[in-house]
Amino acid sequence: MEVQTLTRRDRERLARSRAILDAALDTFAEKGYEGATLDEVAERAEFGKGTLYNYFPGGKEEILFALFDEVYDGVVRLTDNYFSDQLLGENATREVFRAYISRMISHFIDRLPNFLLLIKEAHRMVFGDQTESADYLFTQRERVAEALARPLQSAMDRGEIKPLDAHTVAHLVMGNIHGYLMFACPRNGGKSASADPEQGADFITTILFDGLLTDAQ
Amino acid sequence: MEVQTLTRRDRERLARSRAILDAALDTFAEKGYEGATLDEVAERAEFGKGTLYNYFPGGKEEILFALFDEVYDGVVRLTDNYFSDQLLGENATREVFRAYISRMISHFIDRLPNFLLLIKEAHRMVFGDQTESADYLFTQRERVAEALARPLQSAMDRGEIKPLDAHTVAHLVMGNIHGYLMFACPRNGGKSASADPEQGADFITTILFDGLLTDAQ
DNA sequence: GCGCGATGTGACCAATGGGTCATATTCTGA
DNA sequence: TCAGAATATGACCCATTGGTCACATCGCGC
Repeated sequence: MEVQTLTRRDRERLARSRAILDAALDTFAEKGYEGATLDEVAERAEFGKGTLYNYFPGGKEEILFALFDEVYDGVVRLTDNYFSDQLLGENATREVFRAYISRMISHFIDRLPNFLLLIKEAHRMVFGDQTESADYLFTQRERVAEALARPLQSAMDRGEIKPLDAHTVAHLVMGNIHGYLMFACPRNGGKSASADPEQGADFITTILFDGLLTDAQ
Repeated sequence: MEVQTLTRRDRERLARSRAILDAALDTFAEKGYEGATLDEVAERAEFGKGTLYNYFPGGKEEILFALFDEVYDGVVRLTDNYFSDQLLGENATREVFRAYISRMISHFIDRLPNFLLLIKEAHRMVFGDQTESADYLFTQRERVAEALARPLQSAMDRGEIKPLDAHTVAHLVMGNIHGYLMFACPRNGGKSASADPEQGADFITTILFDGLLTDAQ
């Protein structure tokens, strides 16, 4: 619109790269990384198979890791943005995190292929035998955990939540979001658009923040 | 030792079947289902590849589902046994569940391949495009959730924990156990025997039962 | 329009691995 | 000891698929 920082060629190249990644994300999410074929990715992207290698010389694996980058970046960005907007300490801690959880659930419901990629492939590769990939995914998971650990630590410092290890708590919170999504939108039978972010966030927050024990305990 | 209900042939056949399943479990857990080859399974079991088909005519897939059966049976059995031994209502609810969580963590630490099979393959197939497999795994997950939902419902009926949906809470608890294990024994770098069941159970119980909010809230 | 570099393409290649089967070996009962 | 059943085996088959490349096409500058 305003300043053209990219030539037309660069823009088109970017758009084609985008189309390939989108096609690959859908395919990998549906069939799994091993079950997906480059032929199908190429077909969905409306390119010949050879073209994929012009954009991703590393082939199937390079495409997969490019997708991981984007998916994790999205989660880290959402987390960072959310908590930098919140004036921590001014709003009720419980509500701040409840709304965060709701946003995360919405984020993945709107991007189910992202979620499926994490469930199907990332979790498998973290425990895979290729140390390189395992390290990469471990690092990405840590990035997310760190982004969430900061506001948690802050709340702990203010004495609003129990002084546990913020990093571990962050992993637990992320795990609960994933767990809720796995539970709430199971069967890709198609009709599972029913998961309600608010309801899920309420449920998780009630347990994680208030505890299962009755108040009268 | 006492009554021979099985002939020698049947016992030996069972033992060979066992050897094949053990070899397959290790291989699948390490390489993943798709990444594992029947040649390697056969080699680890010290059989020729053809022999596998004498015991599992359905081939690779039949072996995988036989493993799923065993893994899920183990978890359901542990859960049922544990809660049938506990005189619910006589012991402190919090401690009963804390000890259960500790047992589950121990169970999987002692059987890491079982855990890896669930993480790597079950989670992938629940969302897979083969409805048959997805249904099967969904049902197995429900069995576990049901076994845990019963004592939870019982505690709710006694007013000891909040009256939420027991089934959903059961899924959440299972998810937290899995989440802790994923966090606590990452990198199969070999040195990860450090996860402490008691510590993990304390951590999970503190958050799930007492809540993150400080008591003075 | 012309020429050349950039880009697209799909037939092709080679490796892989699940599954089969003819043959060899072992076990059982008489 | 022997016949026949049960079992073990691994060479073989072939469908699949990631990756390659010679060639076709396109588009931009002149």
